Amino acid sequence: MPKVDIKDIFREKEKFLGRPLRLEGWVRTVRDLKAFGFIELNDGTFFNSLQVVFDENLANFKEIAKLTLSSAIAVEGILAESPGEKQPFELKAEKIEVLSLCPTDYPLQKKRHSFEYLRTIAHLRPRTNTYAAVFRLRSLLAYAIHRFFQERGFVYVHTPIITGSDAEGAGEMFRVSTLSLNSPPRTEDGEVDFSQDFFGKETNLTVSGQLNGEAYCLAFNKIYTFGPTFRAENSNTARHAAEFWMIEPEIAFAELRDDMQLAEDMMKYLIRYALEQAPEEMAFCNNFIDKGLFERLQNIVDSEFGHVTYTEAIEILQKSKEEFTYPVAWGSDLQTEHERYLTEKVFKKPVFVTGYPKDIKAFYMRLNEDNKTVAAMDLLVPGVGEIIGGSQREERLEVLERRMDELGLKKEDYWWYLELRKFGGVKHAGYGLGFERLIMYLTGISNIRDVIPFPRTVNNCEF
RNA sequence: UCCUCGAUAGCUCAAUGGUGGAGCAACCGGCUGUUAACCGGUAGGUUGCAGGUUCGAGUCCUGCUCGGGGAGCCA
Repeated sequence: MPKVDIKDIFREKEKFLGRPLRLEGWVRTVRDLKAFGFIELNDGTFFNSLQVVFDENLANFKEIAKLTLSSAIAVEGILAESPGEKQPFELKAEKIEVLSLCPTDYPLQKKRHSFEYLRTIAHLRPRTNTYAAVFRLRSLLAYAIHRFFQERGFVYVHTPIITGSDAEGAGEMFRVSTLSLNSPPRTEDGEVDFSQDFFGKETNLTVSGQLNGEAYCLAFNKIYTFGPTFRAENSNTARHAAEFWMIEPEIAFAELRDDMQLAEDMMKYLIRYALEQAPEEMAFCNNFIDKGLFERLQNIVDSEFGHVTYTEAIEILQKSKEEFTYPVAWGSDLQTEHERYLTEKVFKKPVFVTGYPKDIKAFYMRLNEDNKTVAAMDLLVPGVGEIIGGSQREERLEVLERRMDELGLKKEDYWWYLELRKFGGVKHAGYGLGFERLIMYLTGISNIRDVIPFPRTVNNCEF
């Protein structure tokens, strides 16, 4: 008797109707009556479960009727059309073998659990509908990202996880060291002597692959990175994690508008891919997590993203009747409340904000003609906030060096980065997309801890 | 790190400073097409931890731990 994946039955039911099949999976629920009963069986291959019907003809009928949630069974029977309304077909069991009987103190029940509770059982939560949907989508979207860039001729670059660059400037870093924490070697003036450490210098986990990515961009023209990123910020919010995944494309012979066009094309591609490839999961998200999800996503696929300069955004905010907690003034960064107002109230769709003051942005962003702003862009989306941050890079060696001097950065630390400008440097641009924030946006999940299998946040590294 | 709210049965939540309850889950039974099945019954508790006030604390006070929401930082 052929063993079948439940996904294949749902996708090609004609092939299986009326035929004997063997299924192996876990019991999601049992409803038993006097002489027969129903089992919802999920084998993990598909979002939906398959209904198994069993009756007293089974030798072990009583045992089966008392099956507990998450017990594993093997069922042999005939696939038939179902008289019930909620499923198109069902398996009429002729034989059910119990592979693993689950104890009754199983923490998941046939009811809604809070996200907070499920986070405490991160090893079991992928068995729930919500997490089954979210994490299958996460897998599909990772694949879709590779497809999007590969179809366009981008080269996938594995930038290093361990970095010796101590000033990437994107936040607090996790130190990587093999020195003894209790008694590290010291230099003559009492400082820790990192020359005796594994790499002979201070090293950390990467906060961004961008600088390395630029080197490969200026060889391959179009590249992207996709890997884990680490930030040791003591930040406790629904959209920050200490370990997360980031996508960082970088394109040569390109300006900021090319960068934004790429970001917009990518976002639309990924949304379409999710809707086409995971219709059951997306429908579940739309029904149970975020009622307005489909409408919002469709609106994005169908429309152009908004564009506004930082200076215009400040004017819009200053003219608005909205009462903000923080003052709006040219020169200071936009607060979360300002960003939300722009994307949720003014534009009601994703919006690029460009041309930020140079003083609030990184040293490598290209200085504009006005000498006050840089060619930076942030993509803000409703509900999540900043999902992409990018810029055209400063390709003019003398301007870049001047900026580094102004900011007190040591040029010798960046010698190879500067050589990228010296040897065949050209206009180029790129951005960073937070993978988890993308998943949040596409599923409606509002906490980053619920889109990472085993999230790492401040004070939490369980599992 | 700051502000704010919270922690009571396995889960989700009630309980005026005065005998800690309900729904769901579990367990036992009933039910010939169920759909988070339904109906009846049984059992289930050091009220997050440590102190304090009080005749008496789940409830008030202090500290701590953990969690939610918001902020900063950012993707």
